[in-house]
Amino acid sequence: MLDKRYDPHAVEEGKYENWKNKGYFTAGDKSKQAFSMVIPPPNVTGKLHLGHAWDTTIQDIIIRYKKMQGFDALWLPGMDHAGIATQAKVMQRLVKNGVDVTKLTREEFLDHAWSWKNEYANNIHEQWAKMGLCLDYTRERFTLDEGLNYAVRHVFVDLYKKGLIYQGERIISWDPVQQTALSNIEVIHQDDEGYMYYFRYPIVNSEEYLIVATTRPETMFGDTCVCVNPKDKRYKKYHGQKVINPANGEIIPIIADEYVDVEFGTGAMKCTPAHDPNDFIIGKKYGLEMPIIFNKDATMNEKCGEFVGLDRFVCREKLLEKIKSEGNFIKQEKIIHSVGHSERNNCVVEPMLSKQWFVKMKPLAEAAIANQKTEKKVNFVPARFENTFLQWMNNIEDWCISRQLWWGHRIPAYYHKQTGEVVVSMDPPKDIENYEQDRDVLDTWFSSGLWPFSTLGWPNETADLKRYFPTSCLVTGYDIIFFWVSRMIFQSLNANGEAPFKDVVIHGLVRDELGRKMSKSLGNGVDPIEVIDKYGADALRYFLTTNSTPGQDMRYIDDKVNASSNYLNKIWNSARYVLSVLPEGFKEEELPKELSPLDQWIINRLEKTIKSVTTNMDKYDFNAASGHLYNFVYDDFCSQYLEMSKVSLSSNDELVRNNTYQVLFKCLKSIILLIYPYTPFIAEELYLNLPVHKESVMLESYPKYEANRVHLNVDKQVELLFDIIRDVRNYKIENKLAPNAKLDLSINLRIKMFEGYEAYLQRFTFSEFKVVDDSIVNMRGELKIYDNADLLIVNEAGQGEIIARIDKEIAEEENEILRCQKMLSNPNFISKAPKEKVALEEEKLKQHTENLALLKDKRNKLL
RNA sequence: GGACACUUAGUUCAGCGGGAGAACGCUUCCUUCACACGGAAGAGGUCACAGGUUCGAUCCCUGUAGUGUCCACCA
Repeated sequence: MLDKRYDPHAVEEGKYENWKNKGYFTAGDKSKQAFSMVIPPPNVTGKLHLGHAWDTTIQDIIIRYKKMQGFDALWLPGMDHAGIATQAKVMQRLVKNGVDVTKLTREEFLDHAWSWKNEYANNIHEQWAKMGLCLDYTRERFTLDEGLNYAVRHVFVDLYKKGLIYQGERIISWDPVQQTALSNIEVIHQDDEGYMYYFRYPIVNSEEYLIVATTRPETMFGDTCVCVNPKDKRYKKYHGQKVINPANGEIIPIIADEYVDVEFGTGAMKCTPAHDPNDFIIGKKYGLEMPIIFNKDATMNEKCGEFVGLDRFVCREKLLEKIKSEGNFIKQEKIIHSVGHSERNNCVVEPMLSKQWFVKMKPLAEAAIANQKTEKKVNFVPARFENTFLQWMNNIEDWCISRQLWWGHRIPAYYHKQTGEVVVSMDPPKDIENYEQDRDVLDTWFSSGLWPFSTLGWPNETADLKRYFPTSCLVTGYDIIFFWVSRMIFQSLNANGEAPFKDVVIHGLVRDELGRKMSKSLGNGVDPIEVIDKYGADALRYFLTTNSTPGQDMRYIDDKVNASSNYLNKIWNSARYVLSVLPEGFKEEELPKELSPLDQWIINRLEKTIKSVTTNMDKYDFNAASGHLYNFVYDDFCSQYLEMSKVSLSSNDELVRNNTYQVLFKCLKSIILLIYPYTPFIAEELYLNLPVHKESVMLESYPKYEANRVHLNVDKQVELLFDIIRDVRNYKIENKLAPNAKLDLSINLRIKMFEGYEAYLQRFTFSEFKVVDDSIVNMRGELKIYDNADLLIVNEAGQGEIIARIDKEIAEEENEILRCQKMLSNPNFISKAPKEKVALEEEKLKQHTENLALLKDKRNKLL
């Protein structure tokens, strides 16, 4: 016997370990059709947050649903080494523990990093278990493990041989804290307050000067020219002349180039080729020198005279003082401008000329774009995210993939110590003693981009790769479409000639109750484990997956998790009721053909529910799917059928009772199976309490819609019953009568009601019914008119009161009639609207007209 | 500058070419034998604004305003 109250902790206890030990999570049944999905590997940098909980619950629902539908469904787990983020955290911890990190060797550091990884992997495993995720741990991978490293080297060499990876000196974004290059998308541009400084650049051998504006005066040490637009009349006379750089006194040329915007600033632009991407282009065009003026930590280097060794921002202030003292300072204006910050540590990144490895993106992007025009395209859900992807692909720049870190896949390039020759190969050259391997590692996203196939054993043609690749589906947030989704797509197209997955399901972000992004600085983050401790994993899972529209952000609202928990309690208690009434030795049977209308009605509702739930599950619309089930549970099953069954079960007819048992069981079992992918723990608990069950709900099949189980022509009879009961209850409330007050009721049926319906009416109205013929309007009392019946509540109320109520109903009917007439009297409506719609309106008009006549008749008789 | 969302009940959000929905909150009544973490009944909305398409627009199109996000640029 179930407890009176659903207790999530008692329910969830031990179930996960049991499932895992029984091997239910392990894929590999070759007799079934394959379905596969890889988890977006979480970073081994910390705890999982609500966003992870959301993302993984969606996937868990999909996998459990597919397993139940008879697929060999693989959900492959794993984690990401997260290069910069992890290295930064490990370093922080080492510093905190008093380790002198400057003396650390690469190998020593990596030892620390691996032990960090193992700690955090444990945390993540525990969280996955609490969430109840159906992950196949026998196939778990890590982005830095040996097999994946093999895949990474293979891809690197392949792209290099195809000319799609090259080494080049270009302007990259430099993170001076981590002291590594970053790719464009690892730089977050945010609006910061700053100043625009205006300086005088004196013209050589002249009293005149140019006014040049800059936001970064410290870069003036790297200026190699000043540019003006050749069409700019103000500066025509200076073409070919030279100016003095007020920072260091160097003489630099004035160059006329179309690139300069006449309207912007003063129309004269300082050009620093080594520290600005646009200036770099000009520098190349005119063969200018490209002096680098920063050290790796963004302090000033030896090119900066007396400022050498100063931090860039300190240098800025000191340099200003100097220029001011020399009279070359004009003014400064406060401005808001966009400044690049490192995604990982928020420091201001410095554009810097540097030799790095790049992926040539054009050909790869073109292939990805072309693939979207074929049948083998990636199906984005919702579809609009395909635009996001294509737009990025269409405007893509080359991808800087080298990182000056230790924690990552080391670049398989070897430099000959004498000749400097570069060898790129899977394995080190045979005479390795003559070579030195590139010290850099690859961008984390390089290995993540291979995840859907590297995890299955690629490039070896393993059984798993053949069976599970391409994967069926990928679930992730819109925030990493660029970082990850697009890279997986072009990497896979290059490596495999096909996309890595068929569907990409994109969700939004979890925000706080006020709609703000959850962040450490605001301290508004919610720990999923705390929510689980309060409400249980099932309630959290249900909340997360049923309170948002696909692709849209959601808010975490504690009350809604509570509401989810209440819903589960409702299911729990309805199960408790069903289990308590089922007789000893109950056996599940095929539903008999001869069911009562009530039974037929609820089966109709159930079938309809199964159909709409399945349709929406297949569209990954879990909010809609669960909504249909919710309505069935509350409105159809609990409020109506379950209450009605109390009458059925008191019947003397054994057949009626037995059928009711079967129908109750059928409904309950279906509810358990339909809710199961969302809330596996409570579903398992209830399932195992059924008198007939398998070893686990995980071995069950998903309910299937069957049109031939739908019964025609019963819904009207049953719904009439419900309408009458509701109106009688209403009447009592309006008249301040006790809910169980006995009324004198007369009913005139225009359809044949099913046998025994009176018992149900009596039970829920606490009143006897007198069945009469159509003379009902002659009787004293209040008349309710339905499509298929009239109900008279016989009472002693004053005539005025009754007439007032009838007038209200007359007004309502007249309104409806007007609405119908308005439509039907429109010739355009008759000729252009669909025939069914016209017929429907005509039918309604007829019905309302009849009702109106009855009401008027009744009113006249009362006068 | 470009793109994409969003604007519907007090709040959070669904929805839809043909009579406006849910949850929470609110009001009234009810401890009757699944559940008071409950039940029964109810109040509450010119569906942002303006045009257009249509027999008919909350829904489709265009524009406006506001909100949010992303991309690009910024000497």
